[in-house]
Amino acid sequence: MLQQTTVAAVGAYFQKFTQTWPDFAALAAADDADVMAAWAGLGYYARARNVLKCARVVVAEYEGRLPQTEAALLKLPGIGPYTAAAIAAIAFGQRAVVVDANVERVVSRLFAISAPLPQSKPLIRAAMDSITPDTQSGDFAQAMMDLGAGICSVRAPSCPACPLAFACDAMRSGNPEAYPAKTPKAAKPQRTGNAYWIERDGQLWLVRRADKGLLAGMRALPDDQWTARLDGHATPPVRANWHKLPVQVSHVFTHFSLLLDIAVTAWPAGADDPGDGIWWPLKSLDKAGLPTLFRKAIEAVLNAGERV
DNA sequence: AATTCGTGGAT
DNA sequence: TATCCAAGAAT
Repeated sequence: MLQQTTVAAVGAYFQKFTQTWPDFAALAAADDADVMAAWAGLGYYARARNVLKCARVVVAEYEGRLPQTEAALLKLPGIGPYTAAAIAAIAFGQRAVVVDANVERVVSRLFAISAPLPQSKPLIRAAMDSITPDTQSGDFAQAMMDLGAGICSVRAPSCPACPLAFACDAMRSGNPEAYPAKTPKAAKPQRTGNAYWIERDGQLWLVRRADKGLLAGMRALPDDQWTARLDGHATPPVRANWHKLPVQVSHVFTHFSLLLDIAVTAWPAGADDPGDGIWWPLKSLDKAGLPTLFRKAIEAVLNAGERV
């Protein structure tokens, strides 16, 4: 959960998740849809699929316990260089070089590494390796991460309070905020698309998104095939008496922004279902496990008042 | 190697 | 309001 996500954002999700599935065996036996729903709102949903896959591998191949070497951890789904090193060092007491975004910032300042990220990653890792102790490397890693989170902050670092100030080349340079340099990122394109509200007898028609791509595997409103690269084609998923609402939902993803229009229709009782999906009671939409974009869309529709 | 993956908080 | 950023990984 903590991959590219702040501790504050994770807290409540972690509590509920580990309470529902306290160990690998419990998680491995879970329904995929329940795990995805438990992740709804947290983002980067591939992580939910990966942790589920990981639990199943651990149960099937490792008798329900994580392997204890960094190399074996690295082979598991969703466990990359950072997570493998963190588990090996913190959970299993082995020496490992842990590099997260905090460490990248602290180390690039400590050594005044001027090459921009991400090209400087190997340099930073080598520098972290050179100062990682042979014992308690997990404690050292957590100290470095906390230093980055609380003292060596992105903007306005608290150098006078920093225990590493005596050795910090970036502070000595007078402008620690200049580190780490980063290659500029591309501008976000603005996309438009449509979502479709199909209502019948106090229920809303929800679909499941494709297994790959944006919001993969998540429950969702039907859409008009908008993507990060292309606007939606504005064609409803089924023939119906569509009614376009005078509301628009804006949402920002990592690499594009979306303006979403919403059309609503009342589905006749007795008619065939509008494709592949599920009727979900309006009263319990909060339990549907919808990503934030669709929670926003639903709120907009409900606030729009009369709709059918 | 460069892209593609969410979301909410801070500034 | 616009931008940056976070206990990164997979493809």
